[in-house]
Amino acid sequence: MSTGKSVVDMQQLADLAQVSRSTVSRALADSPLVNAKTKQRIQALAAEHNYVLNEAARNFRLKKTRIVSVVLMIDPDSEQRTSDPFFLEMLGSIADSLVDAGYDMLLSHTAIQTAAEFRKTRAYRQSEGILFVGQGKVHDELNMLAAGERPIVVWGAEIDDSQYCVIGSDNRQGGFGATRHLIDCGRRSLAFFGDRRLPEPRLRFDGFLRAIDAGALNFDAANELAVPFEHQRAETMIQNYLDTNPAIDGIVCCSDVIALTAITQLNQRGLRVPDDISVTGYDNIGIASRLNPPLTTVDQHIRDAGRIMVERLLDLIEGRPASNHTLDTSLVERGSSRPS
Amino acid sequence: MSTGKSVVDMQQLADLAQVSRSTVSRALADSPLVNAKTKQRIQALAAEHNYVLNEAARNFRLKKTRIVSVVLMIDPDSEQRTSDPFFLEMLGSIADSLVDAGYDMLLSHTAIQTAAEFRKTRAYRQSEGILFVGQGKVHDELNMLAAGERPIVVWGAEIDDSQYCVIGSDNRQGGFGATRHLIDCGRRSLAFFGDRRLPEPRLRFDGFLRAIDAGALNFDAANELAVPFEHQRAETMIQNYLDTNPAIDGIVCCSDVIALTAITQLNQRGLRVPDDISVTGYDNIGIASRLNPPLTTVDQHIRDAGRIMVERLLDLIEGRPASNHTLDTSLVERGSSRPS
DNA sequence: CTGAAAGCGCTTACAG
DNA sequence: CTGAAAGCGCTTACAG
Repeated sequence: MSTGKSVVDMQQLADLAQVSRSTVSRALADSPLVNAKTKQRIQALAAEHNYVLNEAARNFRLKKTRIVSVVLMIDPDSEQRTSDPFFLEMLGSIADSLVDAGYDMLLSHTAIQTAAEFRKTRAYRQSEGILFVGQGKVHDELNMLAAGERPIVVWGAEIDDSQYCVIGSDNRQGGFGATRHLIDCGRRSLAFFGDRRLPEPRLRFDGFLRAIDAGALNFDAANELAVPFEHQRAETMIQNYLDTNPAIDGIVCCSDVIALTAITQLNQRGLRVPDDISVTGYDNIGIASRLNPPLTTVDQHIRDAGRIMVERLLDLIEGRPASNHTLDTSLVERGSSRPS
Repeated sequence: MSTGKSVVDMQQLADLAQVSRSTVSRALADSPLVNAKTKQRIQALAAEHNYVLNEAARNFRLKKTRIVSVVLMIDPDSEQRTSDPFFLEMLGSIADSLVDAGYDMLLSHTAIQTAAEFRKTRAYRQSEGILFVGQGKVHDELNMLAAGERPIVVWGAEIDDSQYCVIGSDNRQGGFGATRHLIDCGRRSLAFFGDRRLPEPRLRFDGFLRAIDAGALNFDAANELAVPFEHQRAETMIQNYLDTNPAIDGIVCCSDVIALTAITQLNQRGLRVPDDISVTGYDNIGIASRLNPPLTTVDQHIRDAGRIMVERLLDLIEGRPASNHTLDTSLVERGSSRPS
């Protein structure tokens, strides 16, 4: 049948149809300008000859790309780059939504340094908009970037002076819910594992403290541990902390991976979860339900999140306004929190 | 400073430098044709005016894209699309390697149906080459595709009549190693969890049987379970199987996710891993070491795999030959296999 | 060493 | 309803 090679270009189609390129172009775009019969004839001819429009040429001509860039804001210090399950699942969701919308995704995890530098990258120039997954420590640069001509949407925490569209889950609510749940489980001496220098953990810690207050408990600042999301350093830090034999009976963690690491370290010290210590995670990554014990965690509804980010960005690209959006979190109670 | 908008195009740069566009183009490409001083002057001017070459125009002119498409061959029946940790980690590795090589990645998980259809997609037309992660059940279509003008590299199992470049790990070795390890651990009644209708599990099963033979053991065909990679169906199938109270003391699984599911189901039936039953996984996904118990598994060296796939594809794109490559697997012994 | 010219494959304002 | 023409921003064979 076909050679696979697109032998046909628009000019050749025009020759075959005995019309001009203009008419072919219009016919294929289903323009009302062109006569119905002519249109049909051309479309039939195109199908017959297996014509495929050269999108690169079209996009070049129209100065469009139909490409959205996705930037994973991964801590540049960490070695493994794109391997955090949360990022990867978010990526999957974004990819699915973009495909559904007929956009392609350009993936990049160049750690963004400055807005000016980023504007020179292909991720910026070749795309119609950019999705940032995470704010990292470059909130100000994102603000500058948002002032440019290319729309951006950011996954993260609402920060007071945000000039950009932020989508995020309700981190305060998430932190509060996990903490209150542990208190409901009878826990009284809680620890918080997460780095409050980052926007989202900061809000979760806020919620944590509120729940502590609401429960009329005390919180010993020594039990706040600035655990990073990156696994290797997280593990070391948790080990060192547990070696001090802290008097705790519950841990609120800022990611499922942190919770998992904590549980493993606790087990290695002969402490059982949840009977000796309760642990909650954050994110509800795909395998959270299949861990041993299954993880009680705060669901960030990652798939919804990706979809909403894409929707908002397409709104901006097409000139519609886009407001921030905060997704509700839900606490998913599984086996790691309530002692038997 | 800069407005962020690229005010300058090549013509304007030419006007500023009082030379022709031709010369500017050559100067920026560092062509030896152009006078060294002129070149410097133009390059300085370009920097000063924050000129950035319009890559879309350049690529269009050169009929190149600097884009590589990645197609995840995900079972179209499954609901969650891009969420398998193995796929996602492979994706991360590929993305990293492509970025290093100055290529962008176009992600797509349109389940490929036929080569002819695929040739019409953007993933095909807009890219300089395609990476398929997995062969799915479309080996023949991949063969047809490989006959076309666009280079492809496929992650999977070497199949006799492969016309395409295949990168994969040594599945027979992997299956053999995991099985022999369980036998070394004193296990005598083994089960195999994986769908032999797929190329890779088929080879792993091969290795499994060889190890059984080498150990002079018997294998009851009832203990081969065609567990799919998709989690939901996998879980159901494993539940049904375990409900029959099979007389087994070890399970060789075709993925870490399958192993994890098996362990959880075993635990729910009061069976302890590894004391009652030993379990091995496959892939060595990032969190395999942090599961409870930590998973004994076959490392497929995913990061090397992604890097090698990219290398081979770039070879093909640049006209160099590319041979198949089989990565050695390594058995990583952790807590899920050897009874105490 | 440099420039004028052609052309990559399309779309669309303009004229008819 | 249709076509001739211009042009998107580059690169390079050709001529000088």
